[in-house]
Amino acid sequence: MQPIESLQQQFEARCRKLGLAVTHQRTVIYRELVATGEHPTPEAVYERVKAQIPAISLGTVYKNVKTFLDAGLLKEVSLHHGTLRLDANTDPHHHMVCRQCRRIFDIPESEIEPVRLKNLPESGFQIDRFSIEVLGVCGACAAARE
Amino acid sequence: MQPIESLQQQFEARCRKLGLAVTHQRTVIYRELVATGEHPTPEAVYERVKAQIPAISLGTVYKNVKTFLDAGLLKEVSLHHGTLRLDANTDPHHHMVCRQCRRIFDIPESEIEPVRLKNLPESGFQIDRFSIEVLGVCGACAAARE
DNA sequence: ATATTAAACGATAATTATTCTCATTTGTCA
DNA sequence: TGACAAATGAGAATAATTATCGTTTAATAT
Ligand SMILES: [Mn+2]
Ligand SMILES: [Mn+2]
Ligand SMILES: [Zn+2]
Ligand SMILES: [Zn+2]
Repeated sequence: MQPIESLQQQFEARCRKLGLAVTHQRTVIYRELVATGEHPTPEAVYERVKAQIPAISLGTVYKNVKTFLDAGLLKEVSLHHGTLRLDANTDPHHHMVCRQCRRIFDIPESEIEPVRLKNLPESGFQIDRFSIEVLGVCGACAAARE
Repeated sequence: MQPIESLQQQFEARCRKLGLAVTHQRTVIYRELVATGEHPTPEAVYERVKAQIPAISLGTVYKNVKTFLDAGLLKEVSLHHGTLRLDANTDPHHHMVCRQCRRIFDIPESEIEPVRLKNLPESGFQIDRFSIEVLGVCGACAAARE
C-alpha cells in the first residue's frame, strides 16, 4: 500500500530537498497559508501566525514568503512589480512580462483568441474585462544566457 | 472636412468633460506618458517631466496619475493591490478580482479555454505560462448596489 | 482686462510596505 | 552531545505612496 503523507510530512520533505531547515516558524507560516483559502497579504499571514507564535517577527514572515516564492511553494496573485506600472495605451491589449529584466511588452488584442469561460461565473460575478499576461523570458534575456 | 484634433486638443477636451483644469503640469505629465511607448513607474514619469518643469513635485505626479487612472485616461499594467497577495494553491488556475471589494476568487484552469496566440511572439519571447485575470464586480458587491 | 474663487500645486511630513543588519537562538549532521 | 551554518527577532533603514497646508493658478463672471 502507498504511504499517505500528511501535509506536514510533504512540507518537511520539500524543505529537505531544498536544503531548508524545518523550523517551527516556517512550518506554521506554511500551514496558515494553506489553511486560508484566500489570497492573503504578508501582513495577514503574520497576524494568523502570531496567534500561534506570539514572538514571531514580521521580518521572518517576509523572509519566508520570499523563500517559498523562490522555491515555488507559493505563487503571487497578479505580478508584483514593486511599484505601479502605467500604460497610456488605453486600446484593449495584453502584455508579455520578462521575468529576467522585468520589461513589459504589448500584445495587440488581435493577436490572442478571445478568452472563453466554459460556464457562467459562479456567484453572479459581473465581468468587465479580461487581462492576460504572458510570463516568460524576452528574446534579449534569452540570448544573453547563451 | 473633419477637423483634425491634435493630442493636445483631445486632452483638453477630455479634461473639460471631466471638469479638470488644464494645467501645465497635467499637460506635460500626460504628454510624456503618451510619448514613452513603455510602461513607466510614477517615478520615471516624474523624471521625464522634471526635465521640462524642474520645480514639479513628485506628489503632483502621483496625484495626477491617480486622477488619470480614475478618469480612464491611463491603465495600470497588472493589478496593483498595493501589497503582495499570496496563493498557496500552486495548481495552475486563474483569478477573478472584484474592483469594488478587491477580493480575489479562484477560477480552475479547466473553466477557461486555453489561451492561443495567433502568431509566434515576436522577438523570440519564450513563454513560461499565461496568467488570466477576470476583472469585474463580485456577486455580493453587485447586490449591495441594489 | 480684472476680480473672484475653487482647484491644483509645491514642500514636506506622515504612513505603509518591504528590506536590511546584527546579535542571539535553533536545527542539522557528524 | 557539540560544532556550525542557517534562521530568527528586534529594530533601523529604505522605498513607495498618501496627506497636510499655505501659496499659486486656471476658469469664469464681471
Ligand atoms: Mn501596454
Ligand atoms: Mn488562487
Ligand atoms: Zn528580458
Ligand atoms: Zn466585491
